[in-house]
Amino acid sequence: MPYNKCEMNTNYAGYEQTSVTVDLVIFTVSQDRLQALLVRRASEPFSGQWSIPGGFLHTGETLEQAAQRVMEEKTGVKEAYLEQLFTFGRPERDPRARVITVTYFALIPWKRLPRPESTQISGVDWFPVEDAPRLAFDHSEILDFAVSRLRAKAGYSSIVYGLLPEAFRLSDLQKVYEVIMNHSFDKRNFRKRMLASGLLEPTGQKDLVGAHRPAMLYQFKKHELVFFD
Amino acid sequence: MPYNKCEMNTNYAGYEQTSVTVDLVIFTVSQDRLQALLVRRASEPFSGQWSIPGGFLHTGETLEQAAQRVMEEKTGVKEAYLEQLFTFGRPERDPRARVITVTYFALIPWKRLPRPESTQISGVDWFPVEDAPRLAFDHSEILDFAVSRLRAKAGYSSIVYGLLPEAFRLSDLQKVYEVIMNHSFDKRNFRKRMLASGLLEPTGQKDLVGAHRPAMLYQFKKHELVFFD
DNA sequence: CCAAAAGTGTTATTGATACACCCATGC
DNA sequence: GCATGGGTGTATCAATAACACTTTTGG
Repeated sequence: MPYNKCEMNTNYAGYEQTSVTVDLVIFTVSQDRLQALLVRRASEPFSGQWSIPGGFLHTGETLEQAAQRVMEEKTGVKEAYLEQLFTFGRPERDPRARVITVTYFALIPWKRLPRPESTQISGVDWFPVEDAPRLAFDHSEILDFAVSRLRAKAGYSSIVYGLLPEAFRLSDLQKVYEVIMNHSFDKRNFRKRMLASGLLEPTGQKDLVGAHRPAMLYQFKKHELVFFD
Repeated sequence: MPYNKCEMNTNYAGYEQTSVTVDLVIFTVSQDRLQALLVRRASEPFSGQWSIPGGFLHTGETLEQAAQRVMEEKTGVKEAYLEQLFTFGRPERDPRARVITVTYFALIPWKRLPRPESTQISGVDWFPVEDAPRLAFDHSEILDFAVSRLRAKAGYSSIVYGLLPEAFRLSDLQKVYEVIMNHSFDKRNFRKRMLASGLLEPTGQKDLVGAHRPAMLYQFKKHELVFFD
């Protein structure tokens, strides 16, 4: 892929021009696994390989807007928890040119994904993070980084809220924690801690599916949620 | 400042070309205050205003190398704790062109700064973070962001270690925590916790300055230090 | 002997962990 | 009536917080 010398040259200050991309690790929890959305590359380089979704930063667009745009293109979801993850810029990370990528991670509750199984824009699929294939560019490194950030933050912030729908059972909440932290918790202690945190309130509704006692449904008190650095 | 149209144009994919800078918030603790290094801008835009140190990313250089280069240029210190902070990219953040900046923060023990008072490369100075002047570009926002990240991390990681010299007294360590967290601690409980953490070991040396009982000097067990996301 | 900072233990409170049985529903 | 997940309390242990006096040195 040849490019115009001018394009790959220097900026007004005499330094290298670089391209900027925004790449996303989009998480959801389904089937008791932490899953990430991957896309199959249609063009060179790494044509045919899986990668995380992303794209070039457009003119006049903020980094966050670019991330939101990519998220919506690939998932159909407009609003979700979105956090800047890290910026990767090794000179050889893209064989074509100097490209630095600002990465974000997004959390989407499985239930909010429009027809997740059927829609399937071809070449887009969810993978349990432990079984992800080898990815294009340095995307495997980015995915690993996102997973460990998510694990760390689940321990000291309210971040898992991004993975749950409006109303949920305490057992759903516990399952999400267990899947992310890869560790199981005592049911009584877990419920005690969650209710004591003051971040939850009962919706008054009950979940009636299944041949067993219906579960109380809860929601988050939105104004109480704090995430940290 | 006019620039060549070609330079401000698009990359191989047809999207906007951007310049990438690396900017640093360099912290130290001195005179019982958390201080940041600022530089007075010599050229437009914002000529004459204070800003945080930074510069364009050079060809073939990693982001981390660029950050280290800027740190060394401004402080003379080569090795220090350096952590990527955040990437800022609002389209209007630089009036000249589209510039996104990858920011880092650095921690340098006051004692490791070469002749901090005298060297004073002109136009470079330390400011207590609470008394910093209004800064060029969005640098005030970046400084605030760095301060709050540092405060948060001091609470759950070993990060303050970056602000202490090889050997230090427990009272030095306590002072650094107090300055960063802006909160004072009980001496006995503080010492108990620090010694119980297992991260410190006595050097066997004593600090003999001052007309009072000499203090035991401690150092960090380097291999025990963990920082997080 | 005075000033200045170093060093040291006990008690009370709080939060975390371990642990097992009954309840409400659908079929 | 049985299978399925929902829901509950207590005792122990560990971590944290509050609190004041003696020691060592230089001048």
